Amino acid sequence: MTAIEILKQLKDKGVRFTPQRQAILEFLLGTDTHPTAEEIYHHVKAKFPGVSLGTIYNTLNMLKEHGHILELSYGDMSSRFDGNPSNHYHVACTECGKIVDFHRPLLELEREVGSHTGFQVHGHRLEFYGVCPQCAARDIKKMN
Amino acid sequence: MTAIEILKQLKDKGVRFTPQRQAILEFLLGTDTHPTAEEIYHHVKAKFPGVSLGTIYNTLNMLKEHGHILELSYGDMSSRFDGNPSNHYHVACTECGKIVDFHRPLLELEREVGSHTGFQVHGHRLEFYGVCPQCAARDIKKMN
DNA sequence: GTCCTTGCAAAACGTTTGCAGTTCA
DNA sequence: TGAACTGCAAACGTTTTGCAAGGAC
Repeated sequence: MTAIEILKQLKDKGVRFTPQRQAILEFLLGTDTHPTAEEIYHHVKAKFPGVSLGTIYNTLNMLKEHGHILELSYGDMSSRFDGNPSNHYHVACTECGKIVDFHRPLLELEREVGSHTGFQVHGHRLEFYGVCPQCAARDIKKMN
Repeated sequence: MTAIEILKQLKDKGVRFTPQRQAILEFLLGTDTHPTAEEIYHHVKAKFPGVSLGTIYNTLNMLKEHGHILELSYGDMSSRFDGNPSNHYHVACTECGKIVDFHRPLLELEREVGSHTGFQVHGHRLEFYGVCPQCAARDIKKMN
């Protein structure tokens, strides 16, 4: 689904179509780099110099609530956003914060978790932590 | 392992034994509620009225670095800490933030992920999201 | 015309840091 | 004794909020 299609669909829910929102969503849909709010801000600013970080966060939260994007948050780094909330998991570098996708059929554990805990389970998150090839190479160089 | 045993073991690494650290670690080991730093702070304050939040964070970060506790972080909520970093996963309530344990053998996907992405994978995290029985009951009551 | 959204600034939040004084080994 | 730790307060970075002006429908 394109950014315009998603935003038109959101109109029924009282969400207005604005060029800033279009730019934010188009950027998110067109990249697989899992950008931070700050990175989205800088990118959108190129097209809309007056845009503010507040608007970025407003839009991201709105899109997140409607299930069109995913927020990936870690303890000491800022959140990253993923415009493709579909069948994949994440591998995060604990040194530079980069996140890459790992495609794999989604785990079918949710029903089992629900029956064991009494929760109404409506999602899960699976992430792997490690050191990316670039950071590993940099670390080796530092040692010499 | 008890709090005292863990702290004695850390002495070899130059970590000093202090009563504040003992209180923090004993509380974490003795609960399965996955408290926030703030909750730990209030609890330890009952025994050590002069303790500061900074000390709580200092100790938690030290214990985390040595692998004795786990930090569980989410987008819009503060981190929660888990004193039992062993074979289990988590189920988090998206309404009240409560986290309960789900015991299950750890997934054996890390090697596969490493060979697909080039990362040196050294850990993973699997969490389920849903509504806990208490929040579900409250929601139903609200509707009537 | 209505009311949602924007941009800006200030505030809030959880967490970290700097420092002077204290405590552990 | 000396390095590590504490408590306090100030600072930090990310995210949210309040509000007047602007724009979508």
